Amino acid sequence: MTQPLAAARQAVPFLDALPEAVLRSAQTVSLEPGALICLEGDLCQGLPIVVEGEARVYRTSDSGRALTLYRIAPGESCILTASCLLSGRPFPAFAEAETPVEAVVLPAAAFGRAFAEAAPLREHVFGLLARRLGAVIELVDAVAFQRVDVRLARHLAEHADGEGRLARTHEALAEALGTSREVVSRTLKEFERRGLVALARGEVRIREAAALRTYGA
Amino acid sequence: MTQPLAAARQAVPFLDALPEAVLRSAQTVSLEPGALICLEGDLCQGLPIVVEGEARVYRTSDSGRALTLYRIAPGESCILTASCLLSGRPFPAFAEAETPVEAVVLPAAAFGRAFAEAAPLREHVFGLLARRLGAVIELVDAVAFQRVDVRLARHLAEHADGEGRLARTHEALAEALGTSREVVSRTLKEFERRGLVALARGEVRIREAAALRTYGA
DNA sequence: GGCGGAGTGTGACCGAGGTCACAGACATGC
DNA sequence: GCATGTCTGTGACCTCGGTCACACTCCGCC
Repeated sequence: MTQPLAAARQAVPFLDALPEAVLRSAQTVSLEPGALICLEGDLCQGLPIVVEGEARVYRTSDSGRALTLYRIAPGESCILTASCLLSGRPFPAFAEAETPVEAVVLPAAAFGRAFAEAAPLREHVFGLLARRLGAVIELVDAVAFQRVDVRLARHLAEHADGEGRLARTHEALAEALGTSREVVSRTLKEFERRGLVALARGEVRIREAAALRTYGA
Repeated sequence: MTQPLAAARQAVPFLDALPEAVLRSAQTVSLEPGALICLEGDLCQGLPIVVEGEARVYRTSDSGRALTLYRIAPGESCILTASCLLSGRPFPAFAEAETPVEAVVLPAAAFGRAFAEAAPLREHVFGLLARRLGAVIELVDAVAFQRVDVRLARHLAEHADGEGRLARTHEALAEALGTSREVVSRTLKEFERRGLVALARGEVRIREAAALRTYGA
């Protein structure tokens, strides 16, 4: 337990500022891609802080569609969980690992104590909460006012790696945007016809990043 | 200045816990309905805390539609402003008074100091931030997955006063939901045909609150 | 090699809801 | 009264995007 914790302290600086007793109660966990971290309606048992890998938080509709609210990067925690812990509400979404994830979990009681005592933890939580609110507001705007082709174009431009590649299936892109697979396939094909992207099985390659970023504007 | 401040302290208990110097720098302001509190892109100058009246925070599309993100009730502050102050970002929406509003404004510098020193202020800000995030997540879900008739029905049920009245024009309802006036008029008329509401100029009266709340479910 | 599952491409269809264009109804002030 | 502005009702129309139904392709595996 102390071995992975040491690694975690590298990735998550504010852990060092926590009281020793809190740190001792922390657990580390490893998750496979697709593993669920929190379920809608859960009463959270502890605060997970991602050390490595990436997770996403999403909502689902009863017709089976899904929509990603935001992603959790290394060094970030599941801020919705923190807010649930402090307010006693059930978790209002789903959180799942997208890649293999290593995380540190502070048990609820320890988190409560640490939150009262350690200013760096409060700053982390507060800052993250503020950023998430901003991100979700942008998402509301996109869902309410923007067409899916525009949203898809931006999504591609934002999530491509250094070489302009994006290893996602159309299905996965549809879940990120809250639409259906067919709509994504249609739209991507149209992008390809216009020379903006190149398509391969399980992969999108960006040809005109700038055009995608400003698509529809 | 001290007179209205005294009243404010009644309505906003955590003010009492602030350092004396911070309180002295606070201003009180009165706003007419429709007055804009913050504009999109603003660099906020201070944190407004609503003492009386109600304000709404909304986004607009370039085609002129609007969508309410949430409302600010007495005792609450414009949490987006707090987050902008602490992060230095521009305000990402519009905030305007819906009724006449009395507010206390903590200048940015005083807010920064008070936030570091006064635990009750931190708790207020943190709790409000967490609730707003939850509310906006519900909004994303509604906009992405629910039909406007369902959203309108719930909106009516939630916002009616004790006698089941709601003094709003169809235009105002459209702005709350992010749709157009015609769609609201059509849908309300359909509700009236089904006996769920009674319509009058500038007013909706609820006849079947329960049916509206569970509409479409 | 053949099978099966995952991923993709596409046409057909349709419903929700956004937009336009009016026509009335109501309210207010002159 | 009349005039003017605000609010509401409604039909016509069209577009976006969700759904259904398939066919086809790629890949790994037995």
